[in-house]
Amino acid sequence: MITLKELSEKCGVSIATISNVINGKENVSEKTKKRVFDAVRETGYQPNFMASGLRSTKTKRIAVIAEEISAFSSPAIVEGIMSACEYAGYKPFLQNLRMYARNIFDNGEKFKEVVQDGIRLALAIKVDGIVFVAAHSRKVDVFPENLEVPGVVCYAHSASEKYPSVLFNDEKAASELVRHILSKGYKNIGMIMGERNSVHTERRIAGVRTALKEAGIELGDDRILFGLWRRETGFELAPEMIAKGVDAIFCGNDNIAAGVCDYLRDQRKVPGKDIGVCGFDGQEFASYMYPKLTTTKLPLLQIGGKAGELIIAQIKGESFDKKEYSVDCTFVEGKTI
Amino acid sequence: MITLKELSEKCGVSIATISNVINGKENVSEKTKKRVFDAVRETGYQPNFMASGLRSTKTKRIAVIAEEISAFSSPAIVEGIMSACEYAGYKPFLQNLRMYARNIFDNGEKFKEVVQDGIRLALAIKVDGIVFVAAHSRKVDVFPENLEVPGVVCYAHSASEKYPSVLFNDEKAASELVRHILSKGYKNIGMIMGERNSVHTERRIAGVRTALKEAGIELGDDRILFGLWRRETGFELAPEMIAKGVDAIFCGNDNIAAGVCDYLRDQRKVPGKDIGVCGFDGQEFASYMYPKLTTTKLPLLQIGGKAGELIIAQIKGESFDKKEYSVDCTFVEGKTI
DNA sequence: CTGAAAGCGCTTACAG
DNA sequence: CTGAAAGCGCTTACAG
Repeated sequence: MITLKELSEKCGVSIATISNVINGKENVSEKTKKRVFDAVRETGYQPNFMASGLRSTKTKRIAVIAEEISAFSSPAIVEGIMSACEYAGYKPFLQNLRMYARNIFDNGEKFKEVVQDGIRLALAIKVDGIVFVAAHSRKVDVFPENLEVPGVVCYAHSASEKYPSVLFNDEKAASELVRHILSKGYKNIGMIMGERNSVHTERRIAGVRTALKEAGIELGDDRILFGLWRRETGFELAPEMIAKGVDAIFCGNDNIAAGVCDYLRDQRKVPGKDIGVCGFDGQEFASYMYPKLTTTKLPLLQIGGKAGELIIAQIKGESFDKKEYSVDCTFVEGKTI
Repeated sequence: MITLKELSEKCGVSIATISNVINGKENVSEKTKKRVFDAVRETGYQPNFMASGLRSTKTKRIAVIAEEISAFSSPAIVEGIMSACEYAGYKPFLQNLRMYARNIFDNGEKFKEVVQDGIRLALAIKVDGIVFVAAHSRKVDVFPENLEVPGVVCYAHSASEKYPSVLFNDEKAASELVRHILSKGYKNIGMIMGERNSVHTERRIAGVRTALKEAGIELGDDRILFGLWRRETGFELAPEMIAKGVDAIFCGNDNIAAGVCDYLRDQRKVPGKDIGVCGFDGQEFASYMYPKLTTTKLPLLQIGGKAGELIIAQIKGESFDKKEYSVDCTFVEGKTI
């Protein structure tokens, strides 16, 4: 790689002036400018990033740290962030913490260590800001209080006041789904959810109850079953729920809904005819199910986009006005309810 | 951030020696080592990456440049690469070229420019090697002949002899599928493929023909229909194919197969009963279809893993023995054929 | 408008 | 075994 010094010899302009030209400083004659640009073009000169990074501060680079890029929600969020960054002239770099593969979600110590390493590395390549993308919602404490650049948390609640979070509105989406269910004439609703002590579980149940209450219906605790956020949970808990005499099952996510449909099929029953089923998340596969699953689509692109805007605004010195930003989901009408 | 100099003052050891200790050089007394490590721990000293990068060459960092992280194949390939890198003690950084969002797949000039930018940036943050992850197979010319670090191409054919490619074996997988189809008693096979001038199309047809020939069956050109790699293509071309009197449809990918199933359902026919259908790719949604789709699963993790091994071997000075590495797909038995 | 010089925080021979 | 010194390729006051 050719250096400033060589370029200087080539075009007979001092390295200081060349540096000024390249960095768009004022007070350089058109003539020298031209000489420099010609030489740059001719030689294909590229500034050494390490050297300039050692001296200057802002790099127009943003780090995106994803807990797990294989999580269904992550690619779209990342895409949203990157799109916003690029629009603003920032270059995003992605790190994948690979929490699933390393199996460290539930390990507090290791988790902290891995996250810290990621942040350290991001700081090492000199970024102007860091966006953290969680793989599932919960309260996360990822950024140290004295982080030297702005930080934003996506898809989880930031533990610290210093770093805002961007999430979606579980409660509202759940209410909307229930209103649709009721409008179809279903009256006797049960829920099959993922883990009990999850923010999502809690909020979605609250949303369901709100909408039911509007219609004068009370949802008893016995009408809510808990398992994992998986297809198998739907399959395994469906018989128990059906035995309660429900006519529609609100599932905690699309995977659980698919499991419920699996069970219904095994029983020679058709989802949406014999019993109503809805999911949550709006994953790609939901539209490939037969019948097509009724669900609600997470605003992943928008979450990423908002996070990108937030980080850039902060880099530019603006402050954020809310601690948590919440984006709405979109109802997806299928044939299962 | 605390610097070497401050650390030096703190523990009374010269910066040169501290540097040696931190970088694990021999010939340092245990006593000084301890003093240095204690001071490092106490102060939380972190070497300035820019400064060290400016001086040394190897960084144990690898760039992964993905054409499009939203492509269904990319996350798993990237995961495979990262896993291999981490195993070997290398830290991967991911760039997303966002070809879809920017709509530059078919734009030769812009494509080249964007790829070049990506490589430049990777070189700028000083990586020891670059892995390129294509979003779909074709011949790609991404690395310049004089790239200063090793390069590997995933999921596409590298145009240059200098950079090996890692792909999967379309032909073999297609033959395997056809042997399964024949074993189920189907005799009259038709194909609905994606774009005609695609490497995948060509190879899969070749694989189908090979297996059919083994059974003494000739596949006429009129039994192959072309469209796009999309669900709509399956839906739109299914009637034409069925009119030819086939009893099984080999689809170019899972999306097309889903479209064919959509059509059959509309006609009150059941895939796997009234007519056989198989896909290709083994996407997640295939297992959510009803009936479950028979297909073949792309070895994405393995492709990434192999690419990771290849890049690391080259960094360590070893050379590769093949220009193209091909990994086998895995047959996925469903209920549609 | 232009350039000589200091300095960013490290690593790397090299002298002792 | 330890440290003084040069130098990596830039940027940034500052003098002219």
